[in-house]
Amino acid sequence: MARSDTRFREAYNRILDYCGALPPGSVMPSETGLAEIAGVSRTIIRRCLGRMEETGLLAWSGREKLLLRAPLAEDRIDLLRPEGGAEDLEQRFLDWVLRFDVPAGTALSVAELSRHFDVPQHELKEFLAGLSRFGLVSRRPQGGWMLLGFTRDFAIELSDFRSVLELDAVARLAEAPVDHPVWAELAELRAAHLRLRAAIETDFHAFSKLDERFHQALNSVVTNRFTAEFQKVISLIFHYHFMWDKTEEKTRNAAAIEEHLEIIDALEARDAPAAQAAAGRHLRTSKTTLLSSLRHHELA
Amino acid sequence: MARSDTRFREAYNRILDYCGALPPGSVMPSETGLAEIAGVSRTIIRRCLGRMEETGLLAWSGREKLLLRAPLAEDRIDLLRPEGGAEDLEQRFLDWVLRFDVPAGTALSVAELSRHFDVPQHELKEFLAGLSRFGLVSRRPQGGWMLLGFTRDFAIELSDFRSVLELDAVARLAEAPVDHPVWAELAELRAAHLRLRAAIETDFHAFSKLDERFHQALNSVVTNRFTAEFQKVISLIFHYHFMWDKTEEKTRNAAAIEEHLEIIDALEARDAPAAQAAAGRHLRTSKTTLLSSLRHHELA
DNA sequence: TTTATGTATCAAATAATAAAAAACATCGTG
DNA sequence: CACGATGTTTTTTATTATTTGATACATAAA
Repeated sequence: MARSDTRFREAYNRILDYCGALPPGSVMPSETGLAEIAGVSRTIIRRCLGRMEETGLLAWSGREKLLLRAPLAEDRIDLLRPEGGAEDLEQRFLDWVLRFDVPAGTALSVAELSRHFDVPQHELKEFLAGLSRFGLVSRRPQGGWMLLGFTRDFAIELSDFRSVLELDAVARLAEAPVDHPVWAELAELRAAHLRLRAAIETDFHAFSKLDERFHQALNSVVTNRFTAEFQKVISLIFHYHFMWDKTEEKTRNAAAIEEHLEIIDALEARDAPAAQAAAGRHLRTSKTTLLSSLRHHELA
Repeated sequence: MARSDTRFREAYNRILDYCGALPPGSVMPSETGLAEIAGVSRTIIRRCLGRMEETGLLAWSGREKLLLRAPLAEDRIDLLRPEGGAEDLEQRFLDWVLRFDVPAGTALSVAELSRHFDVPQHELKEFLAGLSRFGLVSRRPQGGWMLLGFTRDFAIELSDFRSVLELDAVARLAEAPVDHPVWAELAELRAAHLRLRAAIETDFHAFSKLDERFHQALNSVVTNRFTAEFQKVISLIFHYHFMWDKTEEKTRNAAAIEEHLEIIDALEARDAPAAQAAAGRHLRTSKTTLLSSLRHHELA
């Protein structure tokens, strides 16, 4: 009927672990000290000590805290929820949207999503509030939320925004110092691209992963929290769409490999204008591909 | 003990308004029709009709709905909360952070903020969740939230991000069609800058508003939801800092006017490279100013 | 057969509440 | 008597429960 005591349970086990490393009969640290060890407040520590006393693990009176015996496995409390996958909610949500092609304008029910993703409602609300900053969802006048993307406009704006960010990344990369780890990664990427080009007839499916790695490498020179936040969303959306769009996949991937190689060539030659031009061409191709994959979806 | 019935109250008054325009004795539209008129669900409409019947405004039985008399001012229900200013929470929150120079790492208490801004707690939680996407706040391990910005790193990254966006805007502007409204706005802005330059000795305070207008004009050619979302935050932060940093204000503003004029000159000449260069210079100045204003704050 | 109303179900907003954190007061000991 | 520890109280947070509102379904009138 109120908040869960997960925090207490976890702390209790952590304190038991700590006691396990202590010889029986030793005096325990102060409440404040234990609080620091377990990373929780004194309130929780006192509850832990209380329970340890009940269990006969501890003789406790005032500031006399004597550990009576080493804690056993049975002494631990088990955590109710086996660590809900509330972590990668973003990944799972976008996956759901793209995989099932949830149309723009769909009403999103927090209750339903909460059940589907096995995440408490209030966490979902916070998550949606965050997404609304990216223009992916918005509040409905009659309450609740609705999905805004994935319209054609959204795809265009996303592509444009991506271009802006990535062209900047390329510009910076061209001026990165020689000892920057990105150069080693680029060399490896070149080799990987050449290998895939040779085996394109059979392995063209492998390109998607390579593409993601390539773009991640380009952006690795930009250490900017705003850019980073967007890249997560951008890369997810682009890659899911490319994965699902099977039209001309082999030709498309072969062409993209050439474009990537052109970018790598220009970068390694430290020819910034050429790199910009090559990256611009590649980003325009990507945009076209994204838009056409949307069109196919709409027709289906 | 649960959600408020504000929605009902507002709808009831709206329905009364609608009835006021109707001659007494007339039959009222269907429930669904009324629902559409009031922008609300049938559930609420039925509650409204029920109340109107009790008040003697309406004879209601099945689908016979006869308006008995014209509604009076006394018939209206008054809304409890006199329209809380929950709208521009973003503005007010950033204002508070910058005005009181809330240091990075400060714990933000939802309860306290809720009282201070007179906004329900859950709205604040959603708001903070949104801000966390911008890296301005984050969750604390022991629960609750903390303010991350305004560190030096944050300022640098924000400035860089702003530069990327705005240089792109300038590039697009240089290629905007002649009939785009931005050209008229730029002409006006040039005149305003010249006027202010002539009166700089006395009116230098007026620059802040002009600066905001200028940057808004530049970005007006980019219609992109992602850019737009950021511009709100960016412009707020920059302008508050400039407003509070009084060191060398006159000299600073005079220099900025020249930089603005250079940009306008290049744009009107459709000289894209020159515009880029001028904008780059100006953005670098802005960044320096922002950073030095932080330093002054830190010393104080 | 269509359109309106009656009814039931489900979701959203928000107050209420247990758990946890933080603040405060008091005590014990070197 | 000062410092650090514990005892106690106050606040705050996470989470549930409850009421209002939205929506889907069933039924009846035109």
